[in-house]
Amino acid sequence: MPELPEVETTRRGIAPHLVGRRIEAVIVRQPRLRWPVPRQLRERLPGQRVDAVERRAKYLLVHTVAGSALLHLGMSGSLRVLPGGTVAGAHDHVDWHLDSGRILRYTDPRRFGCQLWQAPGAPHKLLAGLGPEPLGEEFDGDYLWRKSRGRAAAVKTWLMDQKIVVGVGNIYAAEALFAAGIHPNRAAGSVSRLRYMRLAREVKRILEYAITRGGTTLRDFISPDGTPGYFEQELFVYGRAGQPCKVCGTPIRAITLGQRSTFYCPRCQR
DNA sequence: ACTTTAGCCTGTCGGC
DNA sequence: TGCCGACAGGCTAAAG
Repeated sequence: MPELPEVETTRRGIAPHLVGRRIEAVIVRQPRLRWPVPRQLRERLPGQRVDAVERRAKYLLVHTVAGSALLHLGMSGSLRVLPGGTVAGAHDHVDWHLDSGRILRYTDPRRFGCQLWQAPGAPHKLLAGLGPEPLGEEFDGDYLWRKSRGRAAAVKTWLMDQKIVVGVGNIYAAEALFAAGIHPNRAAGSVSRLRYMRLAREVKRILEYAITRGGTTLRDFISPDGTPGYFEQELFVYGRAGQPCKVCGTPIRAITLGQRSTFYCPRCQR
C-alpha cells in the first residue's frame, strides 16, 4: 500500500516521538506477519533508547546501540503514536511502549508488512540489492537511460522494480509516466534519453510534492497522528478510468501490466 | 541470467 | 439483503 511518500510521512510523524525515548516493552499480539516477528525484536529492543529513525526505500529503520528494528508497511500497514492504554483492535498487531507513556502501534489488516531485526553493522539481506533512492543524486535521467538499454519489459513495470529505483509503486509510477508523456506499455529499452531525463525529473517532483501533502490516502493510509494524506485530489490518472484527462479531456484508460492495474491517457502518453 | 507467476492476508465494493 | 468474485498502495521465492 504505502509508497515512498506515505512511508516518509510516517517516518516524520513517528521520529519526534521516538528519538531519545526508551522502549520499555514490545507487545506482539500477532507474530505472523509477512515474516514471523523474530525473537530478537522482543528480547533486545526493550530497554533500548532510540538513536534515529531512518527510511531506506519503503523500509523504516529504528536504530538503537543494540541493533535496529526494520519495519515495512506492506499494502495495508500503518504506524500511529497513541496515548498509553488505548484499546487495541483486531488488526493492531504490535505495540511498543515508550517511556513517554505513549504507544507506537503497528496496524496491518492484510499482514503483508513486517517487523524484523537487524544486528549492528550487519545490514539486513532485504536491503541488499536495492536500487538508488529516487530523491538522491545518483538517480537521474542518464541513470534510467543507461539501465534500460536492451530491456523489453514495459517501462511502468520496470520503473516499479525496486532494483532499478526504490519507492515508486503503482500510483506514483502511473502519475510520473503521465507527467513525462510516456505510454506505460512502451518497452523500457525503447524510451529515449530525453524522455528519461523528463521522467526522472517528474518522479522527483511528484514524490516531493506528495510528501508535502502528507501522502495519498485511498483506503486505509493514515499518518501517525491519525490524519489522512491529501495527495489523492492531485492524481491525474490513477483510479480515473473513463474520466476525462485533466489536460486534454480524452477518457483515461485502464489496462493491466504485470498483474497491476495501470491508468494512462492515450493522447498525452506515447 | 533473466522474466513471469503464485502466494501471502483481510476488507470492500459492484453485480446479480 | 446476501452471496460471490474481483480487486486493493508490495514484495519474495519459486517456477519457467
